[in-house]
Amino acid sequence: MYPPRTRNSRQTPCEQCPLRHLPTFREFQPEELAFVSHFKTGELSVDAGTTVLSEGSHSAHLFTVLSGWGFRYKMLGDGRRQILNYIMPGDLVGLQGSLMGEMKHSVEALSALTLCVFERERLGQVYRNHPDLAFDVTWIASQEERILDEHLLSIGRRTALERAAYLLSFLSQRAAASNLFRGERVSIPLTQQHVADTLGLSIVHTNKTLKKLAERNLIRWADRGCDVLDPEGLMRAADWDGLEAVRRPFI
Amino acid sequence: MYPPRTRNSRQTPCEQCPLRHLPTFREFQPEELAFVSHFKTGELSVDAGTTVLSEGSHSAHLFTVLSGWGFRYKMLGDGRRQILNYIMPGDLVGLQGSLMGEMKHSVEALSALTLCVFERERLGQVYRNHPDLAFDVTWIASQEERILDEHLLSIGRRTALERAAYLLSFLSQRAAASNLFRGERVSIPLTQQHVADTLGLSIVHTNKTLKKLAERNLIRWADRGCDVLDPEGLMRAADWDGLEAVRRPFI
DNA sequence: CGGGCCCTTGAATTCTCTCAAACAATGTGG
DNA sequence: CCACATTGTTTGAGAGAATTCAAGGGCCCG
Repeated sequence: MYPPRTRNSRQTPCEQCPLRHLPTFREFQPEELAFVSHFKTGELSVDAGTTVLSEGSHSAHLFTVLSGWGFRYKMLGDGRRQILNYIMPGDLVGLQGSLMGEMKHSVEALSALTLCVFERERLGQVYRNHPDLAFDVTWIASQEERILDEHLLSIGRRTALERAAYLLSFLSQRAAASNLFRGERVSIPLTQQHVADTLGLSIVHTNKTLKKLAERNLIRWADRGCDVLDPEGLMRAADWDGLEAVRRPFI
Repeated sequence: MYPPRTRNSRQTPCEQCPLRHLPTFREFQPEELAFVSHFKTGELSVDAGTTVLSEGSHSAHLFTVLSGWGFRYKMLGDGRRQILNYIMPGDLVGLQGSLMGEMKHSVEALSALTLCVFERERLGQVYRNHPDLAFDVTWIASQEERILDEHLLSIGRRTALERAAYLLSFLSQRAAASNLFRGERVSIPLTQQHVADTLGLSIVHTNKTLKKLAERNLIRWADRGCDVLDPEGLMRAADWDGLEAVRRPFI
């Protein structure tokens, strides 16, 4: 299932996890850290473009993103694709599949992506022995739900321009929280096709919409990605309040 | 906050919960039942049209729907409304607010609605003392996420006709699972405005789209609701596989 | 140099929205 | 019982938004 350039061995011990000290994430208790470290069975690194999980499959694993970007998506029978959300460092991936068996969406790497691998079998131990971590898992699922709510509002009721403004603002805020900036630039290797498939628009119209945002000096589109020139202007254009600045749990 | 015709006293003991024996829901262990019964602090009954929870509020409660219908929605500053999902018997309501404080969406009753009330404070006990129930809470959150994924695909990538077919099919399947049919008819007091706000369409276009579905003999729209004439035809029209027939947990 | 991928642009077509009006069903007060 | 208001549905027409089709340009890489 995984392509050539894939490794699957333990590399970064949780004790040295580079994400642990980011202000976005909560602190671990030493005992929790020990458990998570035990829970982790390895790492998976894949190249950009790799499908990490696919709709219809029954994965035995649960992942946390250690580095890189990816996205979750679903497709219709004739190939129409909807990107549901983006994944970035600290995000839990594959929980739906672990809880309910079959994956109902796919996950693809947008950049080189490294994932911490957990056995879904051991998820029960989390609930039995680590109620605080179990609570965190629920928190994370609930947070994802919130974000999907906002996406749904966006696609259903925002205009094309508002939608694009919302998406770019959302991505740049998430990127900032995950420390994924390269200077002013959100370093997502995102094509306009990805943007289109997230916004529910055609690629042609997406292009024209991004151009309008650029004309208003809110963003600058450059080869596979964009600079956010005016973060507050984007939020205003989208009528969006932004992400809450809370320290979120991660596993 | 709650309007006149509202009662807030303990009425149905969990031991006699009418939902417990529906084939849709899993069985409780006696000890779980005892805990849930203790966890429940009362009931809330409201009339159709009542706002049960509102965006921006900090509710101290968590609810399970005992009877009736409702919906979750979000609004933009200028009044545009997006219905996110519908709630019906057995559904957990207000989890996001309980976990994260502020509600980011509102909940409104579509029919007379009765909710079992739980104190959010006691949610911690679930995690500390009832890992199986805690697991169920996560399962439920994850299931909601799945449904939102499908809604997102629908609004983003399905045509107006497909979207309407999906929604009506989805609602009738959920209604069937919750035993909410009145003969062949889905007894949701749903207006075309609700349909429009769910599909992300204008009410005029929604009306024309529903008419097309009716011309194809898939549905018949009648005063505040519709008959599903051809359930499989609807699913085919939407390119949708339907809900899984699993016994789901409820609390 | 050619091929592939991504971005850009114009034009015609299709979809969807707004505006406007009318109708049916229901409920209320006189 | 009727007049009237309210709510929900239906329809037509014109305006606006978004799609498809088509083609060209830039860039990187083998």
